[in-house]
Amino acid sequence: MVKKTKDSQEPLSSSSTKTPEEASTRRMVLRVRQSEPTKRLASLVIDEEKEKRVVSVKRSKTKQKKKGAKVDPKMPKKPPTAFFYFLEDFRKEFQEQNPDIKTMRVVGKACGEKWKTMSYEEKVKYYDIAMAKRAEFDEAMSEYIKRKESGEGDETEDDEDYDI
DNA sequence: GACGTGATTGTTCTT
DNA sequence: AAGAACAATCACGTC
Repeated sequence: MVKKTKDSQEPLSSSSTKTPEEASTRRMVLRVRQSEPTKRLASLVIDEEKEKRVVSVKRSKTKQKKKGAKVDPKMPKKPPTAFFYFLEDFRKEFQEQNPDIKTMRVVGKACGEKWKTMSYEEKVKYYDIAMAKRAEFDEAMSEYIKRKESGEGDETEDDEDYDI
């Protein structure tokens, strides 16, 4: 039932193009763009990141949860990956089927297991979302850096309320 | 009362 | 090339 017909192998030659290979190519483009801005950002953030990483060394057991993230609230955070989007959807369904299970640990475990069993096509849609998000993230990052260069001194202390 | 922990995989960056 | 780090979520534990 893998139905690994040619459809799976080379179906996207026409439109979607979500195969890992093509994804890699696309990644390259993003990487190039990020390389430029990241370089500059790296110089600025290197110090802060270094400290954070050093402190995060404890990641042996707990890798997430670093308190220093609030240093730059304007800095775009890494967008969730395809798996996370799937997790979000999976979590809802999982809760419905297993209302007793509330801990995310169980859900995450079950989700991970299912994720591996999922077919590429099924994951493709999630990958697509993740890619779009990353593109947006890249743009946001560029703008963020630009703003940083333009006016490092935040002139607006208060958060800019994008109130309509 | 508040924060951190834990678990999952994916993407990105760093060295 | 390979590893390290971090992304979201949410109940529970600890202080």
